[in-house]
Amino acid sequence: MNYSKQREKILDVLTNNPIHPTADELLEFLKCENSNVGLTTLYRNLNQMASAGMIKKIDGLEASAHFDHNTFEHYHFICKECGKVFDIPSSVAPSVVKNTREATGFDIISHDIVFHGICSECKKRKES
Amino acid sequence: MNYSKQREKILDVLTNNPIHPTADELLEFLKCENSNVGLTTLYRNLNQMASAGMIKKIDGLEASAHFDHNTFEHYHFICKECGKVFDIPSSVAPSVVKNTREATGFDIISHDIVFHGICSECKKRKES
DNA sequence: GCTAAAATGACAATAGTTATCAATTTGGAA
DNA sequence: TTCCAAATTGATAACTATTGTCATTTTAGC
Repeated sequence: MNYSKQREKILDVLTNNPIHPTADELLEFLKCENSNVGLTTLYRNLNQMASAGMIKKIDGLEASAHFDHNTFEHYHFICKECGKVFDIPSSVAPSVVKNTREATGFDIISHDIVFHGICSECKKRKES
Repeated sequence: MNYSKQREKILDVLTNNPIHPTADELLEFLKCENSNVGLTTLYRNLNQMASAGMIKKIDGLEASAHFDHNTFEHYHFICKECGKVFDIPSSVAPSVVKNTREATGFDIISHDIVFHGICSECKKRKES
């Protein structure tokens, strides 16, 4: 990855902003500092830096929302290979809400956990 | 909420499909059963049923991705009032990956936890 | 300085979803 | 049963977030 003025500026603004901005918000911040960056460039750099592990992209699910008739508390696992969504029992994270409430003092209304990885089927298929 | 043929069909298809379909996939399933439902109607009903608690919408984050320069493992809290995103230390869910791996046998590459609720600031503001 | 690889950014395109609105359906009251 | 208001439908247009295209510019090693 070569150096670029724009990328440096983007990382700079991101580092000095505690509010986890969206791409749109970042664009605004950059404008305010008179360092305009093209929209395409911004997205390209964010994705590059995210896959290089320099920053983190917070976006639980990829593209579109999934719907589930099971309203009982549980979590989800998305297979990177086949894209299938699996249910995960809520017992895997027993006191997560209580712990978070105690750590922050926030009112927690709901929470979601999304795991990404490789499911058993796909693991088998890759081994053979 | 009044009765409607379409809503009944949508819930029916959703209930008999273990794969957590997207809206698009649902539309296909409905077509296969010769019960065509307009795209708008589908989305309207999914959102209605989700906010009535009849089904669950799996979509960690609302609209757009947020970016975070902090790549240390941690989770996020989104305030329903002000929309701000807060960091939550990963210690609130200590053994979630281990537990999930043991419960499923899946390879887990990454996971995200997103909490929704009301932050301290907004709680105060609402009380006064 | 020269050159190949990398990066930029204006523009067009895509995907998922929501808004608009006239026509239809539903459910309760007369 | 008939009437009416409220709820629902669905075709279409619109919107938002994001990615693809591609000619131009910048970077970095020789």
